[in-house]
Amino acid sequence: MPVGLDEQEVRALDHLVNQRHKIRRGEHLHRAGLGFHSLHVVRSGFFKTYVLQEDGREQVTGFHMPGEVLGLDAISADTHTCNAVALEDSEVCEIPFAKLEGIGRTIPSLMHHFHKIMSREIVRERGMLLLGGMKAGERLVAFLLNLSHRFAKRGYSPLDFNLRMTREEIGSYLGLKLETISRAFSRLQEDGLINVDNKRIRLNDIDHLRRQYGSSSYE
Amino acid sequence: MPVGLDEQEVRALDHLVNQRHKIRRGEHLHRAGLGFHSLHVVRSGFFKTYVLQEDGREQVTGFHMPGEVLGLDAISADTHTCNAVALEDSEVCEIPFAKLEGIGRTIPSLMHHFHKIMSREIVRERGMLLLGGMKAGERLVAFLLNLSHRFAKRGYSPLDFNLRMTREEIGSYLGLKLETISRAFSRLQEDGLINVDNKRIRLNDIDHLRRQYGSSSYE
DNA sequence: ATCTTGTTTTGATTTAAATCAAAATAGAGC
DNA sequence: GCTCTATTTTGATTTAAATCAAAACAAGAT
Repeated sequence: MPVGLDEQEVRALDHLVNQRHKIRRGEHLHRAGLGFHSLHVVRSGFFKTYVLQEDGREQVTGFHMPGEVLGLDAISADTHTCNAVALEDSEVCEIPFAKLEGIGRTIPSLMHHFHKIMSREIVRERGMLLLGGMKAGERLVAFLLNLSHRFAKRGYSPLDFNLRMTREEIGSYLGLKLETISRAFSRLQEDGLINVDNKRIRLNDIDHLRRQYGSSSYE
Repeated sequence: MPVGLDEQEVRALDHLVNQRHKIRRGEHLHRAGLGFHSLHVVRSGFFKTYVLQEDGREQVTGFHMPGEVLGLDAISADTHTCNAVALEDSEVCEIPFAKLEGIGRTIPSLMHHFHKIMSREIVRERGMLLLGGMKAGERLVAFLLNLSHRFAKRGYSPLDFNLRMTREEIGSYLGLKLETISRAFSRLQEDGLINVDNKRIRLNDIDHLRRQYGSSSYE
């Protein structure tokens, strides 16, 4: 679902700016309401974005892995609209936005590429809407297939991976309760489609998963 | 939820391009899978965007009123990712995207403004995620408050308006069935919070609605 | 005006997920 | 290693929404 860059794109942006920051597990990259100056590309690690609702509930809005861009939502009002926290020790690359716009003016292809990244983020967010009609198990499968696809794009195994987030965070993201997520995992394992060992997930029959639950909302 | 432009912004874009098209009720502005060349700004009327899922179900992804931009999702892959159909006789203003990028290079503020519009669209889409934890009545109120806010921004009454879409389309957008929407309307009317006469809606106590159901996800 | 079709409302019932509750397990810190 | 805490699993029950069904209503066509 999140926006990604291929190796070449990442390298191009490294030329734009290569100031890196280490963010330790549990630390925030930015918080909702604070001023916006820079986008960040995840270079290593794993992030979660979320908003706090009036009632104090935490609503997870996304998970972000290496190559993906954080902060695109903040351009709108020069203010971050969500919190971003590292789910494991991570590194990000900072891209001052004003600088990006400046350099983009002289490198049309860079600017165009940036527009594609923003547009991809719109498509990604829209993908969540498509979960609207699905039931719990289907949503979870769509989520796992999406993670799988993104891991594959980054050279990790698409069939065997570790979840960095809790059941509760998955539930928040998918609009379900943690118990429902846990039951859906158990059900998928009973059916032999996946193996679950706490946070370690193995997809036993990804084609079956794709066919049964639709190939919707990749990218 | 959708992206909007104020009068001044609309005028600026009119200078960029003022080629207009009439789209009659029921006609499509674009279809998923077809090539992308231009953004469109709604000048009058009302649009619905939707995608068709594998099983043939129609998933509504947005409603769009004058001042709002259509096509931002298509930049990503030079292909439209959704269908856009007029829910009433409408007019749009066409903005060839290559032209926008070209002119944007010489007018940094225009480019920056465009980035804000794209970012606003990301925030809008994200707003839908926040509905995840809400129940039917709350979702419907959030939807009505959002419409109200957008009507107000365009000089129409925020308290008294006509819905252009069916209960089924609202349901699709909010992830609920049409009967549930109908019942939620009836319930809100029983509680005296709104008046419903088929498609005509009057908000009797907008402050109460805002307080009770959260001011979330405007814009 | 009447017929037809599509939309909306309301009721009865079923179903999926939330909630309540408690045990099992994993992980972090000491 | 052990303890303490957070997370996960599973079960029993309740609840909100989906589904099934039918009537009421509105809008468009003839």
